[in-house]
Amino acid sequence: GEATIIDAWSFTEAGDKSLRVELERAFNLTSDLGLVAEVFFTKGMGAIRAFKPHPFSPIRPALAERLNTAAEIFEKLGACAVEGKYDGFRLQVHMSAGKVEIYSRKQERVTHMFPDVVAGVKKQMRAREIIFEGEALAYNEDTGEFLPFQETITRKRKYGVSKKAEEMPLRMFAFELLYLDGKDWTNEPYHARRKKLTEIMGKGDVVALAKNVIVKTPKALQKFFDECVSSGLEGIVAKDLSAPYVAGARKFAWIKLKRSYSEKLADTIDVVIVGFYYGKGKRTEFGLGGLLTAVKAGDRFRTVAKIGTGFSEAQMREFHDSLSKISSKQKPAEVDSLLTPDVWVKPRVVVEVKADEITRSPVHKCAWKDNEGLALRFPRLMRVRTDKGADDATTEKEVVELYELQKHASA
DNA sequence: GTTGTCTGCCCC
DNA sequence: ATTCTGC
DNA sequence: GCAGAATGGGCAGACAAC
Repeated sequence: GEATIIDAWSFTEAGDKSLRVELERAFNLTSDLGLVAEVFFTKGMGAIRAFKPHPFSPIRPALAERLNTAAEIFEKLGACAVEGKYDGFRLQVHMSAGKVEIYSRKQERVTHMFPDVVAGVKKQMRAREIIFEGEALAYNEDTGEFLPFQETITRKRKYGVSKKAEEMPLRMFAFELLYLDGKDWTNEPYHARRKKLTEIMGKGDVVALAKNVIVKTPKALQKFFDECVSSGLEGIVAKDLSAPYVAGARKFAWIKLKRSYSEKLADTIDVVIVGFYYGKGKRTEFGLGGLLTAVKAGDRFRTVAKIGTGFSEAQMREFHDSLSKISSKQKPAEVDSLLTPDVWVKPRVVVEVKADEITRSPVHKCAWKDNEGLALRFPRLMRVRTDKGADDATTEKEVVELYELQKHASA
């Protein structure tokens, strides 16, 4: 990928990879290999070192590492900043000379999808030139409640955007300042970036600052996390107060903690395997790439998720061997499924699965009604329940109850 | 015109 | 998105 | 630790089939 190309450029001048870090930084600040090449080969390393972001070249976003508990995060960062984690689109907003462009996490230009955000930015941000980031999501104006990601994502569209924006306005929660009026803020420490961002935020209905606090004890971190979760957020992102904004990298300067990482708050259910897929690439050699799983409804088994992650290579081999022995030429009569796995399996083997939440599904048959069922979001394998048989699996009714519980949890 | 199936430098 | 693995 | 490669649900859109 880009790394190889950048290494090659480094060799042309230095004879080794020594220039890689600085060249990479320039690339991460503009996402533009051509521009970096032009500057490097015409002006040299001096100009590369002086490189800074500029409006309308998207910066490759910084990403967060993850840990499982507030205590672990505090051990790593000590006193730190903590922000609420909102479940929507990550947007990078650029404004200059009265013009606004918006870029996605993958540096796609998505301005046309967010006319309401564009208007809000123009109205609210007290800056001539700015690059900042935040999370945009749908909210209910009357109750002030956040809408599920499934609602927010309907904004990702080409047609009927303004109608959608009227029906379902977005709110953007800003959390990072990267550039302001000619100055590169990515090298400034977090606390300075946040302070400046706070200063230039004007009043309005569209852009707001992301919930944020500075904690000095693990206990305070835990408390803020609990508050965020009970107010309907996904979790938190903790940030090193003195770290710069590291474009294009997943670093421990940012650490996320989600509701689902905790054993207590995660949705963990026991599902029955009803089929498997052969898999692609490296997984071909194990003979298994994923599982089709179901919950129990009386004497029927209704699909609720495919599982494609969480197993080791050895486990994939074991599944392939053991499941092949109970395979079925056709879909077993007691299984309800719209999906067809490569191999059907008699519903015998129970596995424990973790998920972030339960969503409405167009393809899974669990609790199917009016052309819609229920599915697991981000399903992953935890372990095989050798102690359980198909009769002991989680029931469809229990999944419905979890779904109802989760709907009211964020109220 | 309607319905079904598949895809996406896709969003998470 | 999550997770595992080779480096 | 990091980067890469497997995989998940599900949306709007594109296109084929009817």
